[in-house]
Amino acid sequence: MTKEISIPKQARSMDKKKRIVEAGYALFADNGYYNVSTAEIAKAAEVSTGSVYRYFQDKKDILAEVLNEYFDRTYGFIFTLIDKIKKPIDFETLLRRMIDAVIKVHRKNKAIHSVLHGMAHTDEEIKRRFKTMEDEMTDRIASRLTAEDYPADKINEKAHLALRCVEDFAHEYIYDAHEYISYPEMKTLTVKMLKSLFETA
Amino acid sequence: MTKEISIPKQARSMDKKKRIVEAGYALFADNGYYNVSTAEIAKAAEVSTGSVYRYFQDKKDILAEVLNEYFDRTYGFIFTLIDKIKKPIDFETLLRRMIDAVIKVHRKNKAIHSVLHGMAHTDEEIKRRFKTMEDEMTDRIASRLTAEDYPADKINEKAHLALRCVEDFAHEYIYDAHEYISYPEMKTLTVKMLKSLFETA
Amino acid sequence: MTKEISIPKQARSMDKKKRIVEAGYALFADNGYYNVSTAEIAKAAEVSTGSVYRYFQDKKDILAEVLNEYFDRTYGFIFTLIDKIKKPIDFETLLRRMIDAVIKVHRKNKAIHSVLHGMAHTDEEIKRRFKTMEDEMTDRIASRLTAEDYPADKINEKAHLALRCVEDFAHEYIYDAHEYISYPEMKTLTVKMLKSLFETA
Amino acid sequence: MTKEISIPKQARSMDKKKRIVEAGYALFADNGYYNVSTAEIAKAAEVSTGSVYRYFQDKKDILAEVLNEYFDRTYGFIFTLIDKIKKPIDFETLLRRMIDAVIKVHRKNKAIHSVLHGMAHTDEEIKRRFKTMEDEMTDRIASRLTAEDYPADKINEKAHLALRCVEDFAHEYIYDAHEYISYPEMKTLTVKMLKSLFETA
DNA sequence: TATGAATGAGAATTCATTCAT
DNA sequence: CATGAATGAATTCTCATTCAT
Repeated sequence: MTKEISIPKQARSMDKKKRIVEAGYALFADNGYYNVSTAEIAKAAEVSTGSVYRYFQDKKDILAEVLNEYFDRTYGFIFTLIDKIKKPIDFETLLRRMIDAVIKVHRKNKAIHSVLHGMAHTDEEIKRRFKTMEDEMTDRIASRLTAEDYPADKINEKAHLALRCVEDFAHEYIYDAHEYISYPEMKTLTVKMLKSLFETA
Repeated sequence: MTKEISIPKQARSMDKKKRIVEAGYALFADNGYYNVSTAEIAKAAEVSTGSVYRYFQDKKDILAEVLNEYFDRTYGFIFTLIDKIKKPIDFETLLRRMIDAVIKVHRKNKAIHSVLHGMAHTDEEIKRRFKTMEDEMTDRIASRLTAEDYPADKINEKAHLALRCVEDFAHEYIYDAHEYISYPEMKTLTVKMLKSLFETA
Repeated sequence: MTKEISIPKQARSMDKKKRIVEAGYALFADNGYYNVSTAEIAKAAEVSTGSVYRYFQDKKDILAEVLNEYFDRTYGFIFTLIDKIKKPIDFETLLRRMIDAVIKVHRKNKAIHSVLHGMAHTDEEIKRRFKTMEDEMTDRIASRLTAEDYPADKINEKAHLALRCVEDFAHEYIYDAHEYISYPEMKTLTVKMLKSLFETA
Repeated sequence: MTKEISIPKQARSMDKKKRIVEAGYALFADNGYYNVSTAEIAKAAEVSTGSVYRYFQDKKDILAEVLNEYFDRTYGFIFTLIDKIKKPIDFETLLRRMIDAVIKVHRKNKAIHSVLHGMAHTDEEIKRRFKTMEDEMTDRIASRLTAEDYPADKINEKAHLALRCVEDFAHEYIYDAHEYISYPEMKTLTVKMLKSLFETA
């Protein structure tokens, strides 16, 4: 009784599955998960409703793929940056680059980010995947730093805190900018603050 | 023809409206907005489904009231703390108190916070209200500090950044604690970092 | 999360539930369970699809009620007849009356009988209910006979066998009459045969 | 424009059609007609869904072939037994052998029998085929008996009645055995009863 | 005002059948 | 002939909202 989900092998089919994910990505981004129907996704992807269920178990499964796509688009870039950390570590430059990188990827994926993070609050699977991703980033940063002779003391806490602050800054800048805040100034403050975390604490 | 929504004046009616909000609060907290029906809310509130629509325009309207309730329960406490700031300002103590306060209020309202924040991503009205609340907090902190002779330079940015870091720490501690992080250590790091923000920047 | 199924208390509502069962009875009888949609039932009952689900858990639940209705219409009559058995037992007359009674109730419920019996083959619940009903009939016949001093030896087997033969005859006569069979003759043979069962075996 | 259904002539094709029927037989037997999809049948038969529609007009058509297969497997054996009837006729032995034979073939085809009988109630074609088969059996028994000098009076009715009782006993024994019935006893009663039918009536 | 039965549009999902390759 | 991806009508079921009583 287990449903057969095709793993498309031909180019055209792959295209079709991709089109569904793409449509889901865009529609979920614009309207949220609950305000988009599978029929709408099918229509936007220019496939039949039946085809949606050939490639996906159910609607949630589309969201899962959208999440994968989001992670691919978003974190790949940041991982690359982390992996490039080399001693002597110039935290000022590193932190500014990180902030810029995070802003860049979020700018491109602004809308879906909101939706996915929102879903994470009621969907355990999505929550877990976000957490896992965060874990991996923290771990990579910590590993990279210690590999480059940065002291290992409280390294997880520091890496995690820095990551959070960087993401936070980027999120606010992209999604919730306040008019009474000067973001260049706040960026400078954030960098300074995190430098102090790494250099004196 | 806009619907007449009665603003209840009698105790019994007030009670009824309150009960609906209470029920919505609890149910949305446990299951999220989309997984709770108005019928369930009515039942939990021990009113008829019809009554729900006497006091609320629609389902979203219940959520709006739940949000109000959430803000009342949550931020009053923190505002009080902010208002008590007096010179000479001991940032170490102040920050630790703030973190503890935010943890305390969030701990009590853990579940609904997730849901409301999640909704904010697709609901403009909720997003705006969260933002306004954040603005007010930033403003109060900034005002209080300058009133107590703290230099006004970049005060909004500093206050906002600190607020974000404090909230962030509390959220993670309450909702997403990672096992490889020592939260007492991270708290100390956060405080140290923010002290540097206020005392040296 | 358990669905609320109203147990209608007012006359009008009772009427509505009844109308749905009635519609289900008729439609299932004509087309079988799988070839009737809940929408069709709703339409025939002149209620909305939503109303169907107010009174019934799901489609299967309608069938269960139809089954109840069928049992009520069908077996009540036969039970009455069984209960009237009094010594001295005139098997000839008793058997003829039983055959006539079974024919009578089946004639009225011809179509649905087929459908329900058909469903019994793939639906365990329905199968069980038919079996239980048969058990009860067998038991009543056996009890009645022994109460009237008929010897208890192999009484269950005899009662059951007789019941089966009587039902069989009625079913064939109503549903599958063959043109090369004279049913009056076959009835006589059946009665004679069963008399021999009770009187000599 | 009636669809061209190829009657397979090559071994490979024959094999393919046979495999589909085989798969249908097994799947229908296990799950009933409506709970099995053509895709499942195709998969079990290791053919493409397209191939199913080359050999069969539609899903119902597969069922028709399954019915043929069922009749072949089931009644051939019983026909052989009937054809062997020779005078002097020992009804005791004959009836016991018939019961055993019917039990034997039904035991092997237990599940599909239920499904097909169930379908007969809503599918006219299947109903007709079952009836025809019964007719043929009745006729064979009657012919054989008269050929062996058994009196022709009411012979169709007697043969038919006996057939029904034998089948009934076997069905109940195989499909619906009740715990309060001793089947050896009931078998003896059935035989005795039918002997009386043939020997005294 | 209160009630809760009724509504019906709309959602997710299935599957017999077709047809381009 | 074979394939299996594609189709989309049809199905079951839900739930925000209304309205007769």
